[in-house]
Amino acid sequence: MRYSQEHKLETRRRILYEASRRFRGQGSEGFSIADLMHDLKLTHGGFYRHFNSKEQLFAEALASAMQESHAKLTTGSDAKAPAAQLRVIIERYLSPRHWANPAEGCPLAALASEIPRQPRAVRAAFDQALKTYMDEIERLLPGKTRRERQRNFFVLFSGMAGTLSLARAVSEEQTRARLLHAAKEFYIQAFCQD
Amino acid sequence: MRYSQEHKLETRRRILYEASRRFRGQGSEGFSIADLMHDLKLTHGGFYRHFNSKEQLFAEALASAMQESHAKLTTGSDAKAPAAQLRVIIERYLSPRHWANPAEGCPLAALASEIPRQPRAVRAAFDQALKTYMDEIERLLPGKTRRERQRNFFVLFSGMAGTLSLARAVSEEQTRARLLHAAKEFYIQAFCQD
DNA sequence: GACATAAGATGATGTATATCATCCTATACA
DNA sequence: TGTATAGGATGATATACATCATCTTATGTC
Repeated sequence: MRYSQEHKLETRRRILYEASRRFRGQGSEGFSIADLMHDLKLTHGGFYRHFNSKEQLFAEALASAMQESHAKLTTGSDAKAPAAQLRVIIERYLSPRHWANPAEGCPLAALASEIPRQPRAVRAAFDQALKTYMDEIERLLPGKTRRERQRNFFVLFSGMAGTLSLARAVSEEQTRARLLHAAKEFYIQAFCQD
Repeated sequence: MRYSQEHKLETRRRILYEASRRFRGQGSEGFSIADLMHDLKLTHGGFYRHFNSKEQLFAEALASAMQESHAKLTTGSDAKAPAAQLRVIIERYLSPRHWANPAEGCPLAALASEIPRQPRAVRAAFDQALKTYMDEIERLLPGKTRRERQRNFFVLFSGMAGTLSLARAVSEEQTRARLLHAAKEFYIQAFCQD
């Protein structure tokens, strides 16, 4: 092997990282492979040494974005009680900061309505990533049985993703602020009480 | 004027109607003007007698889809009490039928994550349509002041849109059913009690 | 019934973009 | 130190698509 394995893996990682931000920021068709590679000081042709297609890239980027988002929401609050940890998650999710940075945020909010139209492979990757995500967060939610906590997970996360999406769709500053604030209060009230 | 006014308006209406379904079903870039016109037994060139650009078409189609969706959710339950009407809305919104037919359903669920990336004109049209939509439904929500009801409207509708989006993104049948069911129960419980 | 006019058709233009075949060259290894 | 090899570069191909200029033709008006 010429160029160390290391080097190739690093390049691959850089492509994936940049792609995962761009997909979230610009949608699944918002940029070209050439654009992406150019920003990494590489050329479009080299891309196919690392990925078979843009579709495969999307699938991997989506999964990686889910992981990244999960990490961002949970870091630093490990010590607290579940309800308090969940509160931190809700506050971070519905923060102005998250609102303003789709490219670094939750892919659910950034891409949810595009995913149903993606090819099977992408959706399978999404399913898998969502499951992992849920398994790691579910324990923080109220509910006696696992099933019950999962139900709450679904309601909370699909709800927050919808709220963030809508808040980004609305141009009016006031409406956006009101929307985020209302949802934050509501979800904390509903899920952080026990 | 050759061809009656009537005739031209009717053609325009047909284009808009078909477009509004296609945008919801296939996304803002999922079809071409030529495709669209072809299905209407027209040719691509004629399109520009009716709309200045695809962007303008999207803006109008979005607004029209919001109206249509509002009508579908509210028809036939006028006589009931507000809480009962709202319950019907929630049940319809989170039904398997709505899940299975994005093209005829709520544009929020079908397009939310694409709208933030649209040009100003589209977003302005969306803002306006959302406001109208809210003004017509807000009165069914619990809350003493208008402001309070609007807050509830935001939480409920952004939440339901997120739920439906996610349910469509998930491929697994069971998960989808569980998701829709959990959310339905939750929102009825939360908003249809008083 | 002739004709002016506008809805709609046709064809062209320019641009964007995924993907592939092939070339170049830095470097791991002997 | 030479050489084979694979990561990356270059250029080509094919396709898709929005938009526009121009042509056709059906029809309202006289």
